[in-house]
Amino acid sequence: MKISTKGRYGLRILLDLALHGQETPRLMKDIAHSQQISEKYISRLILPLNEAGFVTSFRGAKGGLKLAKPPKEITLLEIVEAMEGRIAIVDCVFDKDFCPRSNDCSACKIWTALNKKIRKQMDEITLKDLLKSEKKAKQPVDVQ
Amino acid sequence: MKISTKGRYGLRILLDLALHGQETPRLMKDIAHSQQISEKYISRLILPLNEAGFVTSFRGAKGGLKLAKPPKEITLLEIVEAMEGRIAIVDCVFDKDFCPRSNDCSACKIWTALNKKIRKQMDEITLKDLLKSEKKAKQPVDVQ
DNA sequence: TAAAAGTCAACTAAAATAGTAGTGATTATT
DNA sequence: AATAATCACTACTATTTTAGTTGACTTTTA
Repeated sequence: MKISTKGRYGLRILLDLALHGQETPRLMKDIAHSQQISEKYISRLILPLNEAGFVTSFRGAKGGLKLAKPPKEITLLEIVEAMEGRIAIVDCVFDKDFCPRSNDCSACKIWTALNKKIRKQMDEITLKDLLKSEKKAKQPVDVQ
Repeated sequence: MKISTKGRYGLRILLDLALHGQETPRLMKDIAHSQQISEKYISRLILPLNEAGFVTSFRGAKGGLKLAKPPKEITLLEIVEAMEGRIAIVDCVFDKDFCPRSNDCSACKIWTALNKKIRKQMDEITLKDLLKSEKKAKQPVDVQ
């Protein structure tokens, strides 16, 4: 029951963009430094974030990355699933052929119900929530 | 984000015991057959279930295994954690030394909150719930 | 005394995860 | 047109985790 580093990095990259990439595009290089991930690896992690429509990228000189949506429209579920694929705590949840019992298996029913709840809760947390807690930490006297 | 086979098998073994090991003790051999797991492997999986106090074992002739508690007192969380260790969707949730940022990291806060919710939901599901859905499937005209 | 579980380490195979390396494509600037 | 800046994509490798087997031995009890 672990979120992979891909999922975790995905979240941190988007958070980084939300904090620094609003006006001018943010360089992968800078994200890499600030998040302590190699530039190469970052460039691979960006791919799925791009496909999922979370970031817009600009090539060439003065290029870089920007968040493509407002943070409140990006949920934790979407981020993790973009990075790791659909969350299924056991395979029978979505692949009924995974196990011959799955049609009439009370265990599978329980796993399915639990999976649904977990995904729901992850869908209720957005990048905005992280941003809020981030701002609270950095600027305690913020007036908003 | 997967429950390992250990966790899944643990649940199935206890469910098997709840269904068949109430009067006379149930043989590991029989669990193994009915759950299609090798006898040897079963005997290793039983160990943590024993330690956690879910099963009572009787050695020698006419020995076997019985559930040590009423099903409603065994939760999904306890079972999975007995088999896989404490659930931590990312390591920083319980090990603050895992990452130097963890003290002041909004991501870690989010993961911690989510982890708490997941554990809570798993703690609200008991073996009894599985038993119910099992009985419903097998004896549709059950009067209880 | 045979039938059962307990112990416990060593080992192997397979799969998933994490990360590197190299090369290609695009674009602003000069 | 040249060039430097920048992201895009594919192939590969290393590491770790998971899953399961083997085996040798002990203990308990009807």
